[in-house]
Parts: sequence; structure tokens; C-alpha cells
Amino acid sequence: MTEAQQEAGVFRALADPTRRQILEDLRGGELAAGEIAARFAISAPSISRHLGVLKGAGLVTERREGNRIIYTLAQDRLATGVGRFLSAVCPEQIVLRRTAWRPGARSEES
Amino acid sequence: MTEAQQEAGVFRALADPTRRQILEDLRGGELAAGEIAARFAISAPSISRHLGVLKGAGLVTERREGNRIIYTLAQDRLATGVGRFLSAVCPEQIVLRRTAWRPGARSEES
DNA sequence: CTGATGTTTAGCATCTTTGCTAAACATCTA
DNA sequence: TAGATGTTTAGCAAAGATGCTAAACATCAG
Repeated sequence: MTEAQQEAGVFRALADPTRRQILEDLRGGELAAGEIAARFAISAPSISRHLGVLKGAGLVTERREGNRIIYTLAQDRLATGVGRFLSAVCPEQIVLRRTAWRPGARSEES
Repeated sequence: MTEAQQEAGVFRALADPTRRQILEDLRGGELAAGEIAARFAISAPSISRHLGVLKGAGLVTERREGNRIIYTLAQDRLATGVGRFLSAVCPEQIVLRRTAWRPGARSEES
């Protein structure tokens, strides 16, 4: 996947308010799919699809733990995904720190 | 318009790659609608609608200059729009500088 | 094995987005 | 005023996004 496609996927994923809220919730620590779904007035299958979009964009990772599937926020990927664009458009207002993004840097594949 | 709605509009506007490219192009300075359209393999009416979305999100401003309509990038609005979210989700990787966003700060209405 | 629990997949309906062309509107020039 | 140029609005078709329910899959507990 090219860097541009990765960026596109991230912005596409961030377009939906439910998905942005999921990412905010995951900032507080890992959550199981069901725990996430319980926080919204939306059916579990719909949340599952949102999680799939986030996973496809690389913004979360998942692992099975017994019965449940645990989702984890991938902060670096978020910073990487929006980083090039924000640096290009409003570098005076937003600064990317540390590993977030370096010009020409390679990022690992998912 | 609430702050949350403003944030939603900004992220929705950023979801489209053409609109992101328009913002990047405007970083180089003001451009007329026709000058912007000339940079894409997309019809002028379609570009006009993209510009309307960007304007609706507050990411650009427009002014008429004789025959033409000149679009200007609103960097602060972009930083403000994405700022709260990025601060909430990946504060370690992204730093907001100066007027970009302050907790509880009021932003002017459009 | 059976049933309960957690989660995803499949299929459908509806709304939104995005592209196009044709036409209208606005301004400049002659 | 008439025509040329720049831009937007209107209307349509195709593609995508998002919600739901029903059903399937995976794992745990008895």
C-alpha cells in the first residue's frame, strides 16, 4: 500500500463521527468489541463494521482473548496518516513530534 | 454551530482526496476557482461543489475579484477543526501550537 | 455434546457523495 | 446592448456509506 493510499484510508475512516468516538474511547485503554458497542445506540454488527474500517486503515489492532476480541488504538498510525497532510497545509499551527512523521521516512506495512 | 458540528464538517471535508489536494494547493497562495479547476481532471462544476464543501467547513474563504472568485486557505480553522480530536487521541505525537486550540477556548462563528 | 455468550458475515434498504452535462448568473470588454 | 469569460446551480446516474435483522462462526461453561 502506498503512503498516499494509507493517508486516504485514514481520512476516510475519520470521516465518520462514530469511528472518531471509538478512537477517543480506545485512548482510555483496550476495549472488547462488545464493550465498545455498549457505548453507542447502534447495533453490534454496525459497530463491528466500523471496527473493520478502523482496522483496515490501520488505526486499531485486534487480538482474540478467549471469547472476546480486544481492540487497541494505534496512535502512531493516526499521527503518521494525518501527518504529511497537516505538515503540508498548516505546519505553523500543528507540529508532529518524535516518530510521528519524518519527510521521506518509510513506515512499516500492516 | 457547535464545536462538535464544526469538527464533523472539517473531517467530512477532509475525507475526499480532491479536497485535500485543493487545500494543499492553496497553501501556495490564493487561487481563483478556474485556476484550481485547471489542476484537476475534473469538470469545473464538480470543483465548484468541492469548493462549496470546503467553504461550508470553514476551511477556505472566498471573495469576488472582478470576473473571478478567489479562494483563500483558512489554516487556523483547519488546525482548530482537527485539533481537539488529535489532542484527545494522540497528544504524544501531535502538538498544537499557538492559536490552534486551547482547552475550552471559544472560536469565532463563521 | 449442548447451550450461552461474544462477534462477525450476509443481505437488504436508504441516504449521501461524486461525477457529468446543460443552463443560468455575474462581470468585463467592445 | 451583445458577446466572451468565469463561475455556480440544477438535475441526473452511478457508486459508496451506514443502518438494520437474521444467520453463521468461535469460544466458554456445564
